[in-house]
Amino acid sequence: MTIEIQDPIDTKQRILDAAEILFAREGYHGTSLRSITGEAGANLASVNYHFGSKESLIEAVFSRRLEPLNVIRRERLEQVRKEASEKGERPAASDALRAFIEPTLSFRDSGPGAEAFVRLVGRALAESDDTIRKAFMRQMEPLFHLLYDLLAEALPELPRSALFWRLHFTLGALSHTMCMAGRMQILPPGVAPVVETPALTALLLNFLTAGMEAP
Amino acid sequence: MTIEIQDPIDTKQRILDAAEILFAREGYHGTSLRSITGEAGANLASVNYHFGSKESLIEAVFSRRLEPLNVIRRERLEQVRKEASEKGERPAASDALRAFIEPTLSFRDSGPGAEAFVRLVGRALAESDDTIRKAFMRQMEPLFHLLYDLLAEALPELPRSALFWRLHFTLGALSHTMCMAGRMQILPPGVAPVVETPALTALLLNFLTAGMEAP
DNA sequence: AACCGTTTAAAACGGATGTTTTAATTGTCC
DNA sequence: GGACAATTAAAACATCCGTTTTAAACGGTT
Repeated sequence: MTIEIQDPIDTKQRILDAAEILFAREGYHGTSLRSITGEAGANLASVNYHFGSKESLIEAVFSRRLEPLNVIRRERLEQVRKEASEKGERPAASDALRAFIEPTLSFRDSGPGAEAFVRLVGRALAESDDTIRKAFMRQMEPLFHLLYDLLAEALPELPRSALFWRLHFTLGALSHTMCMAGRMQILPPGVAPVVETPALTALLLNFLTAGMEAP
Repeated sequence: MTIEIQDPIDTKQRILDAAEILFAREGYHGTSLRSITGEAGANLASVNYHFGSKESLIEAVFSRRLEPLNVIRRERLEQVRKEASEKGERPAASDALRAFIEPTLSFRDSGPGAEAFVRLVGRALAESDDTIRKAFMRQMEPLFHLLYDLLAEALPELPRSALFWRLHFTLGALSHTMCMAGRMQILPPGVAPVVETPALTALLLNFLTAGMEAP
């Protein structure tokens, strides 16, 4: 029987924490392994030792948070479908959108670093680097597909190609909102600088539901 | 009286053309001056000679296309306001959105390189590099402000902070649409891979107008 | 033809990058 | 306590970067 003496914090995790914040702030190409290991208080070589490469590192940054988050989002989406089928009704588009978006935006209040991660993910869809964008899409595609199917059930009279594009518009609005979590740029007079996550979620859902249900 | 003999194409312009395409494809940090001058058939030092620095280069890439495009968008926006005031009515939100979005999406059919530029601009709002995002915003902010004011006239009962966020959702959807000009990733069955610009514009305007006018 | 400002060409500069290699250190089990 | 694997540390590696410098070539004017 041995007592597991763990480092103040595990090096691997410290690297993930630092990489998450720096990737979110400076972008993938704008962040060097030296700045990451410097911030993490680790040796330069430790990234390649623990993760193999810079590319594998950002994939690990993605999946560490995305895996549990996607479990939640998947559960919520399937719950919407289940409840609708129990009532023998079609699911509501607003419920489908809420099931996806509420956990997404709420996630930034879920702990230190989560806000940076939300900004990082918001930028991932527009990422110019093919490898990174595809690594992100690989983790998200099944969930996007589930959301697409659920919305198709909610809006059966909407042509599939229109639904497809409306989902893209939705993801664009969502990811842009994620990018700007907390970081406001120019505020017109009479606009409060910060909005609480629940209020922002409600605003976004109102907007997207109306767009999704447009004639 | 001298006859201006111009190079096959001006070096400065060849560099702008190559930079536009490469910045759009690989991102700012992902594109080297060597790849730009290589593609342009110019000497490495010519970028610093003609533009001063890499940063000034991308600003020139932005403003070369943004200046004429913004003239058009401004004219269209002010025309909407003028026509409404002539009729003594409020401008329609759909007209305001169309005045901004139609020239934006149509721009990608306006010549070689324009499609790359549209993708580059679509990514600019989510750019991680502060200098670049701000250089872009400096050129766009007056126009965003004009659009904001026009929408405020169109929707006087909508609280300003709600309008502010709806405009952000709108810009998110628009910039994401610009990013994906032509480049489709995953297509569900039954969805046509390509959509003509006018049809796509109509789809986006339907979506955004409904969202903007939501209760 | 000689001059001169503008542009192009080639090379070098200093520094930063991701990755690899080689040693030292640590902790665990026999 | 010694052997062994896992981890950390330090240094070197090759390469690429944006920028600058120095020369050469060009074009029009006098």
